[in-house]
Amino acid sequence: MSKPAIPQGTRDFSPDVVRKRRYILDTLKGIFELYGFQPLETPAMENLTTLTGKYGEEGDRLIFKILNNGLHEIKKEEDKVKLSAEWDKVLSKSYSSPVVTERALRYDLTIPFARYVAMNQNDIAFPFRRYQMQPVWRADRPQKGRYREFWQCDADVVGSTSLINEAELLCIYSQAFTLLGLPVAIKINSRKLLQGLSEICGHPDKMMDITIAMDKLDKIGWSGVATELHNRGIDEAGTALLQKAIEITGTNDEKLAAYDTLMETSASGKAGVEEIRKSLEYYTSLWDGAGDTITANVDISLARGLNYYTGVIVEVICTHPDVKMGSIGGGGRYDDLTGLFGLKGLSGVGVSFGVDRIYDIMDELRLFPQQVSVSAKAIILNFGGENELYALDVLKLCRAAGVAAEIYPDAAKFDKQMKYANKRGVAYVLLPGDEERQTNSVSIKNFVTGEQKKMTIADAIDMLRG
RNA sequence: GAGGCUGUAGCUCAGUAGGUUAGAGCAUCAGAUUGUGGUUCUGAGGGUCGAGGGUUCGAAACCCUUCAGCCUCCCCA
Repeated sequence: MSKPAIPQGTRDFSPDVVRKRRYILDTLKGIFELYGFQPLETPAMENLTTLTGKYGEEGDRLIFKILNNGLHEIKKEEDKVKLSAEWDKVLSKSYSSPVVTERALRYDLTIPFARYVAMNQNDIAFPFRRYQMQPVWRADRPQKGRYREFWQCDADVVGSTSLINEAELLCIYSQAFTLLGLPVAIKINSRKLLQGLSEICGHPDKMMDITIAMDKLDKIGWSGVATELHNRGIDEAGTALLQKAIEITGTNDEKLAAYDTLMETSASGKAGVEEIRKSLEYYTSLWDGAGDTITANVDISLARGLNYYTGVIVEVICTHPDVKMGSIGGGGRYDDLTGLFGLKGLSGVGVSFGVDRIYDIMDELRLFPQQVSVSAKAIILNFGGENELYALDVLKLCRAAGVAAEIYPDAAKFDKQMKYANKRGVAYVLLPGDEERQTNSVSIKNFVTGEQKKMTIADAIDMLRG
């Protein structure tokens, strides 16, 4: 008999954890709805062909593939031979064979959303604003803050190129993290600006290399980035230019002005600067954030991994000094996402919340409100015999009055029932025994103060509601 | 894909110059205490020491293999 266990990188969520996670999810849902976004849910699994090639080479390797079974019966002898031949290759992750696997677990929420939009384009009123909160799966190696099953909460708008959308999403981030009480910084950049950077330093084809290297600035410093750039084939003149760009400091406006000058010869770069400027302008108008702990900073070293972004990109990190955690949210604009599914010319922009990381941080910093953890308000003790039926009457009245209550189902020893109530952390214990039953009353004990009183059932229920 | 650390009771962990019957705390159950919880005291149950092989008179400990978990890099949320 093997020890009970769950798969690597997955977790059980105990009652208290579920309540806290729901607090985050409910907060986000409320904001999404407030901003006019509509809910969407898609299947846990997608056709493998829907997912492959959308997340880059690395991403493809991390897709959890589902074995063909249930629906398939291999009849032809030649297919059986092929199956065993393909098996090992499929396990290597970088190869797929429809004989072995045709479906896969959802890797993110954006691609399934794009697929949905392409499939339902005739019924959707554009611009379409949707939010989605569901688990996703990645065959990654788990480590701190990284799981193989985790939740994403996405909000996207498709069918509009207006930068007001970018600003709205920045507001959503600001409002969400203000409500949750997390101090964060939103980094904002543009793929066009990064493209411009690669152009002016003479390597227009190396945008990804430059971006990946620059993204490590926080971790390895400029000297590390310079080494990385050299290894990726960027010459010294180009590196010097990048250093100049990275060392630009000041307010967002000052930085953008400096970038604009720097991008004089790059139309793409100039367009990038302008879209960041405009997005921030809308954001400032829309977000009333006086005194909050949210900052939005232009950051030219921000990369974002997914290769479908084409415009503004954003990332959120927690700025609390005790928190060592990667990004807790990110997003950006993708000009032609649905084009991959045959619907051309539809631009989208979206953001994602990393709920699991947000949970980890909030738990560490004890940011969950106390009342999130409470369960049933009262436990009714069971004295057996006639008192048992009397207890059920009391229970019925509690619930009818909207008071969450439960009865101890067995007429166990008093001591045992009290200990159970204590462990459950209820606010009150009701004691309907002989004495109470005969006077049509109930004793109610406040489990925090220890104070106990006998009163009518109606009075007790009033106390529980107050 | 590369590297590091750790596997002993349900949980957290002690336990090496190899030596009778492998320990503690917490948790569980019972009792002190049959209508008063949190505190305390007493007692009980629970372990093929991750698995397989080797060295040895003797292995939880030393060696090899393997599996699992955690962490770092890569990449990402």
